[in-house]
Amino acid sequence: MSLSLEELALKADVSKTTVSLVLNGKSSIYRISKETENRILKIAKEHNYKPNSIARALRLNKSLTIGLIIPYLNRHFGRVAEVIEQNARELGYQIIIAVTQDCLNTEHDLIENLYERNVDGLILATMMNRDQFNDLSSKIKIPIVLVDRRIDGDDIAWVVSDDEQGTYELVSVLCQEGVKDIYFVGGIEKLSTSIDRLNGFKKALLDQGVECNQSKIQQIGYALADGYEMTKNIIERFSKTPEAIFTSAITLLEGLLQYAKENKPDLFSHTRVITYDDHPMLDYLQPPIFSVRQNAEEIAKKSFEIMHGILEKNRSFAQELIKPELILR
Amino acid sequence: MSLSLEELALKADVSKTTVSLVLNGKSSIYRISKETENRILKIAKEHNYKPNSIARALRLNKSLTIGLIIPYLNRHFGRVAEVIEQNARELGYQIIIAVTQDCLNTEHDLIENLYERNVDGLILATMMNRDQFNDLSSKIKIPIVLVDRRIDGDDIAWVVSDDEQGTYELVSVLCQEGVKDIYFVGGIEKLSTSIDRLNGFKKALLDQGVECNQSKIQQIGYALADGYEMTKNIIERFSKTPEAIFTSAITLLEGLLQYAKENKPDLFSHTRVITYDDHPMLDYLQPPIFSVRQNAEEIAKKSFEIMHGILEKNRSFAQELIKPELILR
DNA sequence: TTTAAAGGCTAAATCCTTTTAGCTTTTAAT
DNA sequence: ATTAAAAGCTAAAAGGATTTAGCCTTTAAA
Repeated sequence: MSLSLEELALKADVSKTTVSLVLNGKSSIYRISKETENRILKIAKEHNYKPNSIARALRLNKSLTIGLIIPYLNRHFGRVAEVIEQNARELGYQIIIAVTQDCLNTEHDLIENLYERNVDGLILATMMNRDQFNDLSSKIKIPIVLVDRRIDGDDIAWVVSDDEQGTYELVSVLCQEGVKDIYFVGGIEKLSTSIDRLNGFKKALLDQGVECNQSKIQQIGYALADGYEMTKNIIERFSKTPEAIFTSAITLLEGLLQYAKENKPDLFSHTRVITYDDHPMLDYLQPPIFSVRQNAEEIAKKSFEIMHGILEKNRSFAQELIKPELILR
Repeated sequence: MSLSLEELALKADVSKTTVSLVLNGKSSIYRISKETENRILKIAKEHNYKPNSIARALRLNKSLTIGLIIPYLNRHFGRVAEVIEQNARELGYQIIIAVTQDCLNTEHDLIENLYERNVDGLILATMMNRDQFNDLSSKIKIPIVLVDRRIDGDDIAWVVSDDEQGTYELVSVLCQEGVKDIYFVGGIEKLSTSIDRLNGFKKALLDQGVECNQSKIQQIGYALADGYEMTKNIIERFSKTPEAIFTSAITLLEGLLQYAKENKPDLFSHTRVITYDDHPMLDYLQPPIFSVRQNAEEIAKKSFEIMHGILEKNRSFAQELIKPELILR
């Protein structure tokens, strides 16, 4: 690495205390003379001195490092991670990333692991429920900001897309076109994303005076294979071809597309498909698929902002609902 | 955090040296009695002792942290990052991630930044040329493994997809179907990915006895807008509709699709399109687009493997060409 | 001429581990 | 009964920064 404080001190012919004080902007508090200060600053600059971050972290008990734990680095979370990293970097923080593959045990291990590795805070797309989260919070003494998936609670910081509203608007559009027979292809049931999207779905039907039949709602999981399975169930279990299907994630749409390609090539001539999550390639599918685009950039920005607020401006927790965008093609 | 060595020592009624020796498996070397050893191990376990990683890093000058610098966290690099992280975690390493947005200055800043933050090694999808890399290497005294983009040199570690071979095979397929008039839509010219893909393209034409006209080759950049621009150039500049277009990245294909949608809806009835990079949605486009799938998992695995070999098994550099997969639809 | 205050700086402790060099006690050999 | 070797453990240094408490010198006031 570069020079140490001690070596600088030697060159400037002062103690390392003095060097440290000067470089930390405490010259006046400790009455270091202008002359000494300038000499030290000059030498530090000449040698491009950078304090050893590990030593600093040990002494200050602050690593300037944030752990980011997400299920995958897919399109959505990749973008979230990218923007968090950029925002963090501007304020001197680094991001340590870890993926859970939507496995709760892995999530626990990772949290513990990053905590032991002295991250200053955790940004977390969690699978935990309220109780599990409370358990965790009592053990872990660093701030946690939930991203993308929230947990109810007045003292929990989170930033999520307004899943309910987004789904509500999207489904309403279809209802207003007169479509009544809409199926819900959902993800992991207990996650807030699933709950909120389902609520939006139900609310849209209710407000449009469409009956909501429980048998039209399926929730297996967020994987492509789950989407395939649920589509299969819908197509094969019901005699009538559905008027419309709502998939609540892009991977589920991919599963639907795969099923359709293999077993039901004419699906789109009978059935409208709409989806949560947007994807540029949707522009080129026939017929067009309406979607809800999550504002990953805003989600990322806010979640780091909250973390930073807690760490450095001793603000407390905050909660943000980010408005998604309807894309009608 | 948890207990410190000193607190453990107190509880076990020995010195912290002894505790450290025992926990680092050096009991026999230092002749710590079985009895003492067991007592210490038991107490450590009871209190779930984990050494403070920062103190350890300071003392050992080894942070068990790898910096990963990539242009974006898009589908490809997201997957690479995900797999690197998983492999790293299994061996006790953490990944600090940073994105350059394909900006060379940002790349330099990030390298310097991570280096100062004491990462043990860097995995790098670089924009540097040989000279810039040599400059860097002389300053930076940690191992570097290039990923996805290589730089020629016998002493440089890299893992890249076999871009030349992949492109060669893909383009050959088209030639063998009798297609002769193929346009090349390329990326940032000086990157190895561009050079290798272009070479594969030229070689395929040559081997199939097809003339390769320089005017059919365009290289602007890897962004969607670049793909749009190049497609536009091809369609508008030449009177004859091209028989085929090869886009050398998925983003460029997206640019092409966007141009086609807006200005040339019948493009696909005259023109075959093939692309480097695969994408699941390609399965559902009409007509099918042949592609080359990079093996992101293997690229990731090998690149961490090489890094780990250098760091812990004092192997030297290594170079790996990962075979991509042709996807004919 | 003392005394107090201000000016200018630093020694040493601290954060927590790892590791070197070595101390004390016991056992075995002569 | 010595002496050497083995057994069992530890004090202290090192790694590089920050911070507390305080030392010495000069200036100003009484």
